[in-house]
Amino acid sequence: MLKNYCSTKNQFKIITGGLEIMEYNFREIEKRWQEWWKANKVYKVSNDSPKPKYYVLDMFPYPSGAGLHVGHPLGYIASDIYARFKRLKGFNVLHPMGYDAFGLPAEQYAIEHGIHPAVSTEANIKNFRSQLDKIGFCYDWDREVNTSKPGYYKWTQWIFLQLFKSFYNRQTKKAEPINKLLAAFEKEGNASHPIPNTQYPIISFTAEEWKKFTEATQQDILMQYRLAYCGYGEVNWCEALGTVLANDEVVNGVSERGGHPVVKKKLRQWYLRITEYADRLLEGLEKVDFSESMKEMQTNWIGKSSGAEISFELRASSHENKSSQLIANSSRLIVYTTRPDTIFGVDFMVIAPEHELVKELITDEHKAEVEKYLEYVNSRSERERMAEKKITGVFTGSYAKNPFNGRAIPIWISEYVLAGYGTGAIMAVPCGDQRDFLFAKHFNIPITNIIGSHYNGEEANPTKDAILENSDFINGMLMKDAIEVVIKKIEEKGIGVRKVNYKMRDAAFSRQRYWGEPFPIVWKSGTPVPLDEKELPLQLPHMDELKPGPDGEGPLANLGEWVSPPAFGGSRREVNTMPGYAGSSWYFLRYMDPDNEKEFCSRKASDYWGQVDLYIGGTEHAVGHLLYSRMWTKFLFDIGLIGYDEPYKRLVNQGMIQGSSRFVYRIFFADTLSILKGEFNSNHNPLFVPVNVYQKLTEIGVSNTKERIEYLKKIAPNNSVIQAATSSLITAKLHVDVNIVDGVELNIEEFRKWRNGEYADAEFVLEDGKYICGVEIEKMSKSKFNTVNPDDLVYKYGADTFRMYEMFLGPVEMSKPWDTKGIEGVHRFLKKLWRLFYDELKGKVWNEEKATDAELKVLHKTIRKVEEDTERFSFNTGVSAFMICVNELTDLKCHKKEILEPLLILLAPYAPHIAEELYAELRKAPPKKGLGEVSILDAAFPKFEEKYVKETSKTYPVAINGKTRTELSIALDATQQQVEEIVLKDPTVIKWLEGKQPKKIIYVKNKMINVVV
RNA sequence: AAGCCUGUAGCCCAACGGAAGAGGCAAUAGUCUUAGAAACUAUUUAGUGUGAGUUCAAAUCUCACCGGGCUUACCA
Repeated sequence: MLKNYCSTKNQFKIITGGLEIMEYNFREIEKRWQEWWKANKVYKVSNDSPKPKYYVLDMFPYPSGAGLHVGHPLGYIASDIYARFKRLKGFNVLHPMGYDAFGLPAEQYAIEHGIHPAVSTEANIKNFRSQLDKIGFCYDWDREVNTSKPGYYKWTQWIFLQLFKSFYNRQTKKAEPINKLLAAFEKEGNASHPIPNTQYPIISFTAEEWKKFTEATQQDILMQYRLAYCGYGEVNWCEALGTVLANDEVVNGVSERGGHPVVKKKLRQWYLRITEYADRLLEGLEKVDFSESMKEMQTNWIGKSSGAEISFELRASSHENKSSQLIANSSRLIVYTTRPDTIFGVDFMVIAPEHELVKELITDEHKAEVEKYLEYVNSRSERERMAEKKITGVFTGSYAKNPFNGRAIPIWISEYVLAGYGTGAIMAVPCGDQRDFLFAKHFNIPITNIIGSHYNGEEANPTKDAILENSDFINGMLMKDAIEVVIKKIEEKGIGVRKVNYKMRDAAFSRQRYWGEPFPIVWKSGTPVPLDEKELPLQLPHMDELKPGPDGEGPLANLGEWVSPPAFGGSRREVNTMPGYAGSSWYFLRYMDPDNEKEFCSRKASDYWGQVDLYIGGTEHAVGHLLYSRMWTKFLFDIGLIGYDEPYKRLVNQGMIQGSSRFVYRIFFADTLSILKGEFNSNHNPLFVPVNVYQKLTEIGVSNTKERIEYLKKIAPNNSVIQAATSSLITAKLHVDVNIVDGVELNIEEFRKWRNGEYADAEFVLEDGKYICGVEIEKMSKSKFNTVNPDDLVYKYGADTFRMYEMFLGPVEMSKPWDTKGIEGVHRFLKKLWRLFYDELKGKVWNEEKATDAELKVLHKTIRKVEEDTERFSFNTGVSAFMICVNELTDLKCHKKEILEPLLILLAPYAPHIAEELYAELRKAPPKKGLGEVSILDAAFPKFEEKYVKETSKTYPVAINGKTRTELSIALDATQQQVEEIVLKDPTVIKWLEGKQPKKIIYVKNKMINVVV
């Protein structure tokens, strides 16, 4: 006996004898088809196909313990629809899914829950997978990747080694083997390959010098060139997480994950020399189809600027003749500026507190003051510096000499100049730069005006369009033009060079953590030696306890045996692990050839699948993941392992689904102090007022306690607690679980049970017997009790309804709030569709009659609309096109297979289960009997035919001077002249013309007619 | 503070130079039901945030302002 599957009660009629279910029983249908798809491996994709290829990729998830909420699958559904659509259109579609399982959050989660990351990750993946499966995605799970599996990270380690063994040849603008560099050094020193690290003590060397260097020095120099290198640097150190973080993992001076404080610290770290790729990462943006905002974010992150580095002589006094001795002959102050044209407006210099010349520049009389200032700066965390912007600084006592007019320029120290950017020193031009201006005003430094009336003395003006004044040899020149002139002059005089600068830093590539790829590196007397590639993967050893190692090292340092086995003779393994973005930088390639044990991905596979045609994911990866994976792709291209240097041809960012939070408003009759102290002991049950009462109370104002209480007494005459109230009143706004609110009406019974009965004794002030909650749109989050679980919705309405409703909410790229209420409408649509095939009482109603013109017109209108909308990612309007179609077919009482079958194929990408079911029924081949060849997945997408929708005439709106006055039915192929004749004969038009001659008659075919008088 | 996106019936959204409404939710009425729910049928609702401009014609293009979102925030 069949049970009632549907939550909406007695729905099913059972035809006795055939045991045929006449109502839309989505739960049974979806389960059956999902099993059938799985058993028949219908989503398995071959690398060998005569069809054209298409690659649709989702950003693979980090499997968090919290599970999915309705916001997560949005992008997956969109890509799934598109992948299915492309398959119907005859493409061999690669649409895989996997897990970004390594990384800090996984480890943090594991530690907090006392479970080993391998175990918790495994469990989270399992949960994740079961949630995904319910939605009916067409992933080829045989290609699943998991970044934490040795079979996968073997190749992450392998690519790292290739990076380690390569350098960026600036002449050929691509990565090349480090051996080539070595050969060049032996032949000609580093004349053709300047050291990328300009801070390095050795700048240039000849072949002879190179040969005389010790092995260690040679290795150290090579390290300055490697694309994956180890060096000391200022890193973002997060004490709470016990690790360094990449720049994009630090937000506002705290860690992106967890919000822990981050400080700058000098540590030995691995880096990726991504800065060498800065220009190509910028240029590549022109060849890809990303949104403008995405390109802009990446461009800003790379932060390319051009200008000059100018070197200034230093003096310990402002007087040219007297004590004009150079501070130290070799020391010069080098500043970076994008505006060399303002060189005569430089009124002071500012260097960062961390600048290496600070000690040299302090004169005796300023020593005490400077030291006090440095101490103050040190006491301030990164966070404080960012949060409160105070103008602070101190004069060093020293001066720089303007190379053009010899003017002595005082050198200051201030924290507004960052050590990490440019040279850590600036030339300050207060008339042109607002920060410099404020600094000058604050410390009473006289301001030189070089831009005449463009400067008003009130604020700086950063214009480039002023005519220069007080500027020696560039007087009278337009600023824009002077930039080039000054750079040339500087280079001529040998006091500076043209310079391009980037905000982007080399990417910190090591983490003092356990849950990541171990580095295939062994340290032998201070030199890192790569493991033989045959030894890969270097497996991550098991650890029971994940405590940080000594000296800020990661947990692996605690494993003595592993770090330095006896056979190593004192050498130690690298104990850092790679960051989360290592594995995700190349995963799109592994899907193409997931089981390859000899290569990360065969050239044959990567040539066949090529670039990802469509990549879908959130904006949050704009600068992290996307830049790193673009760099890795360029690198793999450079060394000839793949045939393209951009991974993603087209990128679509799905918008965020926001939560719609619900609030209840509690009131207390007590004073704030006693509540804060915890002394308050309610002598009555928790009391709640509805949203408009709360709003009214807010309107009255917190201070008007008397009025507020009087108001309450008036609206709740029967509430004894309120009537007895005398003391002060406090209101509290509390999030309430959206799942126990129907629209805005609180389900009081559920509320009393909520949170283990915390509000079991709650009392309410009701309006018409209802408690109305407040509503606010916020980020969807567990802590706000506004998350909605897809599992519940799939259970209640089915996967097809859920998929379509997610799409129906609005454009994929837009952020929008979730509102479960509307899902009923989509569900009704599917039921209505079902009724085109089956009648509740009569059973099968579809037939094989010949379709009428009107029916064919409805079908072909829909084909055109759905095809267009799907192609341009307008899924919301696509869903609505289906609704219109079904409404119209219902009105026409059309139950014809000739119409319904193509309609099902159109619908299959959106609602695959119901489409399969009905398609199988039309084909008389129920899947229960295992007739796999009738699957709708490989049906041919219906062909739109113009002839069915073609009209011969149209009723045109006729406007006089833009205002519609009448309508005229005119043949579609009418010429301008014919139209003019018809229009001018029309009585309404004649009336409105009032005898005047029309100036012009505008006739837009198939649109409208406008008569201009 | 800047850049990008966005603002259409009570709500979510269509229309993207050519008659503002396709669709859904909600609301109201009816059919069916012992009743409720569900289902079905029908009906109602805006002149496009504000102000200017371009055009024969503007929700659509331009500019300014106001509100919402996202991103980056001392980058010399």
